[in-house]
Amino acid sequence: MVDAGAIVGAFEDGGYRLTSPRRALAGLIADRDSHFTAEELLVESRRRRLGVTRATVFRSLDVLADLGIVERLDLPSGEHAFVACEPAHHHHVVCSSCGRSAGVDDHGLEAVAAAIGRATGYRVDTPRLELFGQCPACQVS
Amino acid sequence: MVDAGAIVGAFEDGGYRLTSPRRALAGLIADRDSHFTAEELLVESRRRRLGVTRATVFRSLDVLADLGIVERLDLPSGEHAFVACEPAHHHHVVCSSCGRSAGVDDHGLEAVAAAIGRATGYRVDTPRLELFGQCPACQVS
DNA sequence: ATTTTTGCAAACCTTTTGCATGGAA
DNA sequence: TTCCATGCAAAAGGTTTGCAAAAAT
Repeated sequence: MVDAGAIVGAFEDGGYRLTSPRRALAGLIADRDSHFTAEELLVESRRRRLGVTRATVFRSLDVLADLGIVERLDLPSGEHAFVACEPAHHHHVVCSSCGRSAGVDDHGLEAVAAAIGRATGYRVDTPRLELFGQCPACQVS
Repeated sequence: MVDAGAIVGAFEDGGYRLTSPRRALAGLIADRDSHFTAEELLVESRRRRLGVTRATVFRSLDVLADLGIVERLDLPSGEHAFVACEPAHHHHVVCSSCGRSAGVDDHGLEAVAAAIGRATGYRVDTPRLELFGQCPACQVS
């Protein structure tokens, strides 16, 4: 979904140092084709003997979320997870069954947010849409 | 925002027994004019000597979320919170500053969700929109 | 009488923090 | 050489659980 190089590049562009744990995490995240939790990255990092510790996983995810490379998600199950973002897509549809996610284009969402702002008087800061559903593959099975 | 009676009624309609902790919680939730956390309900229940324990707060919020009377929210700060829902409003705008929330009507959201479903192939189950922004009062100050 | 709900307290799990060490720029 | 990032391990939160007692139907 998202290239490891893009993640590494984001660290650099953001003025963060390029360390080997960060490179390792970039690889782990790039390998995911759906959402993932901090714990999953930690387990996978141990399995591959990458030597990234728990604290570093959390600290790095935090940085990447700030940089807009990953987005925090709250699954219907209540779990905290992340998805790697392609910059063009600000919103996601997440499959309730398998967790695979797809970035989605605007499709009128900004307009809806604006209408809601008008109706309620709120100044809407960060329209963030999380849709949950069944992905094509899971609809079949 | 939501009447305590409505919450009590929801317990009954859902086939749950009417206990005094549940009545007490209905009152506490009805008194809130913005989102609230489990911890806040617990503290308030202690302050008023209502004798509702931690486990009961969580268990009841769980039931109420199933019943659709409250909705789980994830604030921008990362906190887990709840809002009481008016059945007509399926979505909320939450103020990032004060936490006050407003229910919002459709405003074309369902249509957008449908368009997204078409574009991605996902069967969208539970369109859930959480918008964050500044409420009118907080925009002034 | 039967079944659900509660209280209590401990267990659990995820996330965060402090501080000394190690590594990037 | 200077600062940032890491590891470690402990602490901190928030949420859940097991079980016996209490309450609702």
